[in-house]
Amino acid sequence: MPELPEVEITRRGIDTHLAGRVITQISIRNPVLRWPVSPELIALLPGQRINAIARRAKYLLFACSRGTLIMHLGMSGNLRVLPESTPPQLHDHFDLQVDNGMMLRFRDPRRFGAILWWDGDIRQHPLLQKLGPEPLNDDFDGQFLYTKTRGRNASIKEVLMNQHIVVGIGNIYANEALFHAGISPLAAAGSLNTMQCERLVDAVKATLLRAIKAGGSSLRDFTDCEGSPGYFQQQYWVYGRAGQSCRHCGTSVSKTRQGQRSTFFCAQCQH
DNA sequence: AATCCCACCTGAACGC
DNA sequence: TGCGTTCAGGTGGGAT
Repeated sequence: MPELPEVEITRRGIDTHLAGRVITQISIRNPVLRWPVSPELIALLPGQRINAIARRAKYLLFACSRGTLIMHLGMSGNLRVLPESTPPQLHDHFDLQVDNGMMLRFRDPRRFGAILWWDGDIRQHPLLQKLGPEPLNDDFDGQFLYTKTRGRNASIKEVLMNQHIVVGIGNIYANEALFHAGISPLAAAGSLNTMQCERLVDAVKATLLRAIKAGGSSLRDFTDCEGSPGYFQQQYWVYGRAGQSCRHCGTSVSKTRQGQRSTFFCAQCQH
């Protein structure tokens, strides 16, 4: 579920329920996530107000009275706002109750996610300080990508997914954006010219914005106990479509592997 | 500094 | 029915 659009949709969904609320109780059922969830949160968080919920890259940042609660959804995490009486199910590892009878519930079968506390300047956090720009911000433009890719032999797809260069783009949207830009995922990043960088940046922004819009429109009530981690529906052009015909030219969509991730592309439309 | 590749973990889909 | 294999939306960290 979670690349930038899904994290942003999650942020918006929970923000209405949680922003301005005071934390009343914390439950940690399984602290073994990517890093151990500190048991100190149980004493530390109650009484603190959630002033705002922000997003940086794929991290959700709960700005609290005395610091920031950082959450990452990993590969399989999701967050829902539920009545505090809702019984936990398998893989419901963490609850954060607030003062309106609701709670934020963190579910993550694979436990690649993270829940961390940071009481300093959030920009100085080790996980955040080296991140690249937000892809939807103006500082991520063709010139930026052109400069960053000079001398790089790594493929453009791997560079797009490198969070130290630009954040938020995962495997699905890297594949999709490269298709829309007509650029081969296998191309060396340093081989792209200025115009290709411009096109790719435009494609990244358009793809992410479209996904947010689609996710937003299909997203239901976050308080719904039924809410499975699949509200987000999207028509993919290449992702997951190996062997099927390209929606643009009809050529069979190719599949290969780059850096242990599946890559999908149309060899006819992308060069 | 860039690149490669492993590790972490569960569950679903598939082949035999 | 069961068992083994492969794959899945991420990313830090160690080795080269």
